[in-house]
Amino acid sequence: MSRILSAPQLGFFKMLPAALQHVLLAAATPQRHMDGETIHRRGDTTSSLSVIREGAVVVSNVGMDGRELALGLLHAGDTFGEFTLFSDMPRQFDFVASGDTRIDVVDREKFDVLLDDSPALARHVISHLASRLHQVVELLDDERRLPLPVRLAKTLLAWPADLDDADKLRVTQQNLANALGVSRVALSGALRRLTEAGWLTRGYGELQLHDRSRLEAWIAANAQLVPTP
Amino acid sequence: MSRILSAPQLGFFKMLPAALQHVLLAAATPQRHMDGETIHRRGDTTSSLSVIREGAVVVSNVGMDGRELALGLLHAGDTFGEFTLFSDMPRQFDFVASGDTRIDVVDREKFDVLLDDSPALARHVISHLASRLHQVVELLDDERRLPLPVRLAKTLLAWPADLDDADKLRVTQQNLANALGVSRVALSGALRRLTEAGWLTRGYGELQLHDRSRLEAWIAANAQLVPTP
DNA sequence: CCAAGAATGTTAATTTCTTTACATTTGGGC
DNA sequence: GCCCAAATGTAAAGAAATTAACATTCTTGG
Repeated sequence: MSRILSAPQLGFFKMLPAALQHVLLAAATPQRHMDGETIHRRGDTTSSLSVIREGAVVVSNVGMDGRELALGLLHAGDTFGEFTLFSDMPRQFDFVASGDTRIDVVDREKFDVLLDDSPALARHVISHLASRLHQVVELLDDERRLPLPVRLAKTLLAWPADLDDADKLRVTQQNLANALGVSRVALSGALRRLTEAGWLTRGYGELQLHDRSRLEAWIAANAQLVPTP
Repeated sequence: MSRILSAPQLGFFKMLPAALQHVLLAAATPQRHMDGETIHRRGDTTSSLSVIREGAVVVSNVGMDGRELALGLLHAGDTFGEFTLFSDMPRQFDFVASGDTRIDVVDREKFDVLLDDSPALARHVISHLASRLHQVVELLDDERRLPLPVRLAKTLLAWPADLDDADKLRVTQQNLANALGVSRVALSGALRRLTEAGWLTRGYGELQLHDRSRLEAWIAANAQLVPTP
């Protein structure tokens, strides 16, 4: 999704000072993956950071019951796996190449060396982790207290937009439903309500937002008092 | 709650090497708070790490609608606020003293100095943040895919136990309901089901677990396939 | 152009949780 | 010991989501 995993404004690599970017890439090993190839599987205990150079990576979480949750799509410049570098936890998601993909991979040992040499990198890692943590805790909070249409609106505002139209979102309802952890029926209903309220127009595989800033205000107004007593 | 905020096994301060503990405390300023006094309020932008020396701190999240969520209780040796040191995000919870409480407070500037001087501290911070992040992402995942009784069982196993009996949990159903983000009625029902299944005995303000290891196995068996198809 | 797959729209039955309400049990303070 | 607040047990109505099913619309590959 994206709300969890790909937060463009928080991209680990993009936010690095150029000098550190170069240092990091110098320690990396390039890899290629064909369309549909699994790069990491949930439960893997490998530790490595990957920077996407070309192509895209689908992030998903397929339970043993076959249902897919928390889907996301990462693009060139995005990174994944950074969390495995710092703790011995297994990978939490499946990462699958979408299209032919080139990534640069930094393994744990190499990264550790860099970390020892560069306090600035350590600082960066810390603030990145802290931001992400803050974000996920907020998300968890939202999940518990906000009604679905509001959560949906928040997700839409955070969704990566089309290149030529900032308010056109290329996403299927099924993907959105996965991202929010609800059924497609529930999502469809919430989308209908937002449409009837005039916030967006539904298309085939895309959504057109009408007024981002007013929608933000609407969310803020609805994010506090749950009903209107 | 504790699933979010107080993870005893991951305590930031407790896990620090003794030498670093002393360095940290040397930089700290002691504070006293009376019972019921608010130490930090949600939305505060102050940055500081606090180590509890004596007493306890209630962590809560009171929405403007008055409902209280994600409640937790921290004890001596626990820390809070560590996340505010590393990002400019506001505090996410309310912290209120429970009983007369003494805490040692390290503000951001002092901590930054320590961080520059000690790569080991930076390492520790990074792995603490990464673990916590991993934990919260798992929690979010659980929240979406696991039925309430299973989530409840997981929460119970992670709950801090009584001092003299590792399987006696001192917690009210209301607190558990807050921790899981459900109503007390729903929680009561889930507890009844676990009781009928023989996993625990309900008491007044306490719960007695019967067999931790078998319960863990039961959770693992139920955490994958949601129904039985 | 048109067939097939993909995506959306919608309905109905069911389940789960919430809200509200009230009764009962427990334990501590006076 | 008794009273009262706190905690638990439970019931009923309603809201919201799920599952399952089916119809319709859109896109695209041949």
